[in-house]
Amino acid sequence: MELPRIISVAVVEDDHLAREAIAALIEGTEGFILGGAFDNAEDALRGIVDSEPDVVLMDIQLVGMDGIECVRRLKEVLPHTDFIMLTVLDDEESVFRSLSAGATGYLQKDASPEDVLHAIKEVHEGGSVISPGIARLVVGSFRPRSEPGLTDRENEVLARLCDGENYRSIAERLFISANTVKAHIKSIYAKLHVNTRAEAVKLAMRDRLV
Amino acid sequence: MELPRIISVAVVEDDHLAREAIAALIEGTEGFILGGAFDNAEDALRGIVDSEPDVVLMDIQLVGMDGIECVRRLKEVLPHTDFIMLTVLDDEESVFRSLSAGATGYLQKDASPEDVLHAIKEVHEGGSVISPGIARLVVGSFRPRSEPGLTDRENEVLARLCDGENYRSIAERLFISANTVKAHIKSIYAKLHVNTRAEAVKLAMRDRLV
DNA sequence: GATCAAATCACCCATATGGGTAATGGACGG
DNA sequence: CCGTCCATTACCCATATGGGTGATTTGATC
Repeated sequence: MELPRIISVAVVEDDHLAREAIAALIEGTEGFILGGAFDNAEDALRGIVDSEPDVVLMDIQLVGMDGIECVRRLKEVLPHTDFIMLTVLDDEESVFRSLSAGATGYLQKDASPEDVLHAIKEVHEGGSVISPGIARLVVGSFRPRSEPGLTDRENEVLARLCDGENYRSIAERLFISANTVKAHIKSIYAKLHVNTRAEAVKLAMRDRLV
Repeated sequence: MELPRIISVAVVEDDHLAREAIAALIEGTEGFILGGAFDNAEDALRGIVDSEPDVVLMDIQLVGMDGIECVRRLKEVLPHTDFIMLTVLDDEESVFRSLSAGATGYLQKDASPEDVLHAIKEVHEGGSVISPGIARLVVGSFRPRSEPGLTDRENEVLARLCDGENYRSIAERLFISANTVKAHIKSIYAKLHVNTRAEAVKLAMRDRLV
């Protein structure tokens, strides 16, 4: 079924010991080959574009350009290369910026060598691996925020609002008068503490009310 | 450090064999106790509210109410209970609806018994476990969509638009005339293929343009 | 039976918005 | 040097929007 292909892995890590440890792990494991090891983002940008590894293990905290920006730039040039962040950082900011930049994996530094090798394999096979603690942040971002207590009817109207429909259009769709739609919208604005459509839509999207 | 606590696990699964297999796995493993096994969502709603297990393994495809809706309702009553979807479904719809409903884990049915036990532990310790293929969908949702080619100035205006500011307010903030703001907005609408603020904000939020 | 929230509808009014058209100057590349 | 894109500004006009106020009906709750 699966051809056992050799996976080329590059490492970007400013800590000498950590970098050497990972490099040794890659080189010492069958099925993996080291496709470069860098201690800063600038060198990595040049080297990785040339060597085109299958997977890149990237630290975030680097001197100069950080690992997230490095991923963002490399991903533009090498869209088929997979990036796994390997970092001590576990704040929302770092996690979401990394994923936005194009990382497909996110491992905390306490991951075992086996975890790292397993993550590389999974990512290379089209999957994604995220440390449990980090994954909790990610799935948490899908939960609706506070319920603003909109009624069913108001939610219907809000949904139509997000589609850019005007009073008349919403009225026709819900078989009520435009004045009623207006009344619902006024009520929605009061509950969401906004006073324009744009703000209402922004909140609805951010808090996944629709 | 860690007190080895017994984890109570409930199972909701309509397939008899699968349910019994999981129940046997839970009962036969030290550190776990079976907190209920149900073959439909309606019985599960009643039983799980009473037994208050630590973790619930939930199938999605059930006769009657589906597992996602079941999670949504249970999570409201039992916010501290963790839910892991255990399903063959791997479409975006199922995944995102599940996470929105309050699932903290999502395993595909081909997960090994060890995977399941490991996921239960991780989730119970405050983490989250998602099968690699599913996780790829999730992280993919954080990537910016296509760049609509907005100019820098247009992006500035779009950002202000998302904050619900009007022509005058944006004009003052950017030190330009309201007419110019209007011109930028017209250009933004053309590029995004929309013709109202609401739609523009919706797109900007959905595609993370801001 | 009284109370209350939700849904429905109406009217007035000032302002905001979207669409159309046109023009100017600067920057940049061919 | 010319074409093009961008940022800038202006004006007209029909319609949409937001805010204020008030009213009726219905179903649920007490």
